[in-house]
Order: sequence, then structure tokens, then C-alpha cells
Amino acid sequence: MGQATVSGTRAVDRATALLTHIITSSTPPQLGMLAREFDIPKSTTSRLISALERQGFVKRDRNGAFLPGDVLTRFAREQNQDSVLVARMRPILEELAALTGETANLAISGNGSLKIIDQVDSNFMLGVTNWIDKEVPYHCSALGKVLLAYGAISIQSGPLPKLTAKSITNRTKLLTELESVRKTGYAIIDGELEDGLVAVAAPVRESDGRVLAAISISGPTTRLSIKDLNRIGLLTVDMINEATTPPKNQMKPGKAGAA
Amino acid sequence: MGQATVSGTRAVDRATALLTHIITSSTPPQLGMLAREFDIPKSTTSRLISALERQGFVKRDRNGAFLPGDVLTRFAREQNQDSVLVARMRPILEELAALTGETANLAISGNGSLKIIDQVDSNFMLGVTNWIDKEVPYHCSALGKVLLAYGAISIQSGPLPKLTAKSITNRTKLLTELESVRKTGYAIIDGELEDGLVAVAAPVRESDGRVLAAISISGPTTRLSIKDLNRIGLLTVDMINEATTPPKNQMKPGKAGAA
DNA sequence: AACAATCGTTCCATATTGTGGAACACTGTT
DNA sequence: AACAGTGTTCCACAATATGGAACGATTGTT
Repeated sequence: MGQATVSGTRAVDRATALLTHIITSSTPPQLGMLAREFDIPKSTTSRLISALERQGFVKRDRNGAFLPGDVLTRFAREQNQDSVLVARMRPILEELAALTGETANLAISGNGSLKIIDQVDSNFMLGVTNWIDKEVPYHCSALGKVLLAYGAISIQSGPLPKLTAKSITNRTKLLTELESVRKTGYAIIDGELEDGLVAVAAPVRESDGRVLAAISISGPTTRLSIKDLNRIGLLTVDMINEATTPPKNQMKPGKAGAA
Repeated sequence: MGQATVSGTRAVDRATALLTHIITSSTPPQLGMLAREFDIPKSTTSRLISALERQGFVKRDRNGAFLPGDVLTRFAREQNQDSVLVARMRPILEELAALTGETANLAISGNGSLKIIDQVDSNFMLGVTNWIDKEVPYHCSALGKVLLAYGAISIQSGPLPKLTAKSITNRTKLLTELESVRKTGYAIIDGELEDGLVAVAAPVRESDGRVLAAISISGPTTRLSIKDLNRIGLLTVDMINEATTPPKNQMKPGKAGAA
């Protein structure tokens, strides 16, 4: 205990440690328990938590036990709305659509079938129509293959609908397909959802690596060759990585975040 | 500026103020901006935020601008899972089921129809079967009426399916029904979903007052009179309030949370 | 290229600020 | 009634946070 942290910020360090414990513990802790567990005198613990409470980071239930405060619950609510993801990914969709001229889509896993939550349209007259809110099966869309491949959703039971002659309807075949998606990092469909329709999709990851969405580019076979699709696939992966990976201290290194 | 807060906790007060700003602002602020806006010297701001960063409450994007850290995003993810609501409401469902002997359900608004996410079963042989994951229309269930009445979901377009002779299929009639739900604080159905099935439901509120779920008790007409339902309705409302309303400092008042 | 303007981090003497033991207030139990 | 359990407040003390200045790094301007 009492690990002297590098620089002088004891109060904040202690307060955040307490806060972390409060918001992660399943059962609301009490002041005494916290004081003992962190080896901080009751008086100090009380003052620190009062500060957190005053700022809305912590509140108390009727027994005086501590719960995450309104600032945090509000944050949680707003954070998990589709709109946040849409806003964050919009620039990528637009850039991809601009570069390829084709339609870009953003999808998350829905209930049973995937849910397309944003779209930037193609420049061409012949192109993909509006897909937002349409429900598309997982196994024969590029978006769906990505979400399946990275475990954002698990393969549903029951038969796999055969939408076109090229649709994958064999479960074993689907599994090897998903394996190859993981290997290349993106998924392709070629006429499996609709005749003459091709698409590529790449995963969007949370900072902890979990895949929570996918971005696709789709258009008619007549404009997009398989070679094009592979090129766009790699490009998309890069662009998403670019936009998703945050850290990269470019300032003088320093020891800011030492342990 | 420099409002002397009641007690001595400047560092924590400042740090939390910065953190609040960071997690609420739509565009990631930089250190300089924060320092200026809060009138805290750059050096101090840097130290405070470094502490927050070290604890995972804040991270930086590639430009050094500040974003909510992993501790917070993880919290947000976990917080918004149905399981949290289920865990929080379980005790109530169990107590209600024990008191009434009938089946208790917990539902949230789903896509198009409501989503039942938990159930505690009746003691009787004749009772409500498992409803979890079943999709039930809004306008002819007690749960649905509650969610509609308090704006957790808006009335869908299209005709209202007539499931039984008693189902409400007239929009105007539905609206006056919802009005009366708001007045009494709970909703009742009497054979509108299925012949011989009655139910009461009451709203579950977020701490900001928003209704996000509903709890119901349902059983056969043969065991539950309308009078019973009203009694249970009031009881349910009370129990939810009891469990939902957190503050109530029972210790010596003190000035802990002064402004 | 050299210069000015920002940006963020580190240093260090200073005293402001946080600290923690002890006393206190309140509940519920033995 | 005394006790073990909460959590809050008080207060003297010095440890800790403070902020001006110096520094390094990056960007944009002349």
C-alpha cells in the first residue's frame, strides 16, 4: 500500500481509486469498507467521497452505500446510443463513398438480423437503395459475415435462407468462410444477397478490441471487380484503424502515465 | 471564479470539474482550453489530468485532445445492458410474486413490440407461461400501455391488431386509456391480450424521471378481480418507488453535499 | 530558413491545502 | 444500558498541491 505515485496528486489518485471501486463493484460499498480496503482514514475517505458526491460522480442509496452518480449514468446512457457510433463513423463513410463512388453503410448486430444504422449514398444512378432500418440476414451480407466472424453475434440456429444461387447455405462452408474473413481482416460477398450485387465490409472495434459494428461498401458487379473489392477492403480496414486507434503521444515523451 | 468550496478538497474538485467537462463536451477539448476555461494554471491542469489519465478516467486521441477513458467507457457498456436492469429489479419481482402468488414480469421497449426481459413464475399450476423474449404488442398489454403512456415508446403507425374481442383498436380510445394510466399511475388489461388473462403494470423510472421499463403482475381472471388488480397496482407502484428512490440521508444531517 | 506562436511537461520554493487522530452524533443489537 | 456499528466534523500540523518560469516540440508565418 501507500505506493508513492510519481508526482504529487495524492488526493486525486485516492479519489479516483475510490470512484473506480464504486462503479465497478456489483454491490454498493459503504464508506467504512472503502476506508479499510484502501487503507485511508475514515475522515479522509469521507471528505474525498463527499467531494465526488458534490460533483455528481457518486450518490448514496437509502442505506448510505455508494452508487455511480448522475454524471456517470447520464454519460452511460448517451454513450450507448447508436447516434454516437453514427457520429463517430460518419467521416469514414463519407470519405469511403467519395473515394470509391459507391454506397457506404454502417451496421451493428440487431435482434436476429443485422441493423443498418447509417448510409452515405453512391454518386451513380444505378446503385444500392436505402438500406437503413432494413433487416439483412447475417450469412449472406458482407456486414453480417464480419459481425459473425468477430463474435459480435453468434450464428443463429435454423436453416440458412438461400437468397440467390450463390448464397452460402451450408453451415460448415460458412464457418470456413468466417475463418478466412478473420485471416484477411475483411469480408466480401459476390452475388450472395442479390444477383449482381457485391460488397466488402470491415470491422469497427471498441478500444478494448471487441468488434461492435461493421462498415461496408457495396455496388453493382458491373463496376466493382473482385480485385477492386480487395483493394477497397484493405483501404477500409486502414481507414477504420486510423480513426479508431487514439493514443500516440507525439509530444515529448515525458513520464505522464507511469505506473 | 475560485468559489471557495466548503471543505478542503480543491484538487479533487478541480479534477472532477475537468473530467465532467471532458465527458460531456461533444468535441474533445485540449489541455490549454481547459486550463483557460477553468482558470487553472497549465501546470496544475496538466498534473491533474495526468492523474486522471493514469487511473484510466481519461485518454488522449492522436492530437492530445481528451476523451473519456476506458474505465468510463467500460462502465457505460456494462451499465446499459439489460442484465443490469434485471439484477436491479429482481428483488421486486420476487417480492411481488411472493405476495400475490402470480407471475411477475419485467419489460423494456423493444423494436416495434415490447421486450420482456425477466420473469418470476406463479405458484399455481394454471398461470402465465414463459414470456421472456416473446414479443407482445404494446396496445393490448399492461406493460405496453405503461411504456406508451410515459413516452418510453411512441405509438406505431398502422392498424392496431385486434387480438381478442376486448382489444382496443381505436386510436382515440387508446389515447384516453393512456391518459387514465398516467392519472392512476398504473395500467390494467382485462382480456385484451388473451381471453381470461388479466394484468397490472407500473412504470420503472430512471433517476432523472424518464420511464425506461415496466413491471407487471398477470394471471387468470378466475383468481384476480379488478379490485385485486387495483390493489396490486398501487402496491407495485409503491414497491418500485421504494426501491428506486435512493437519497434519504438518515445519518446526522451534516453539510456533506453543500453547493 | 529563421521566427513567432502554441502546445504540454517538468522543475522547485512556497504556503495553501489536504491530512488523520480524536471527539461526536446517530442506529441497531446484545 | 452499554456496546459495536455506522459516517461526519474539528483542528493543529506538515505534507502535498500549487503556479510561475524555463524547456522541448510542433505548427504556421514572414
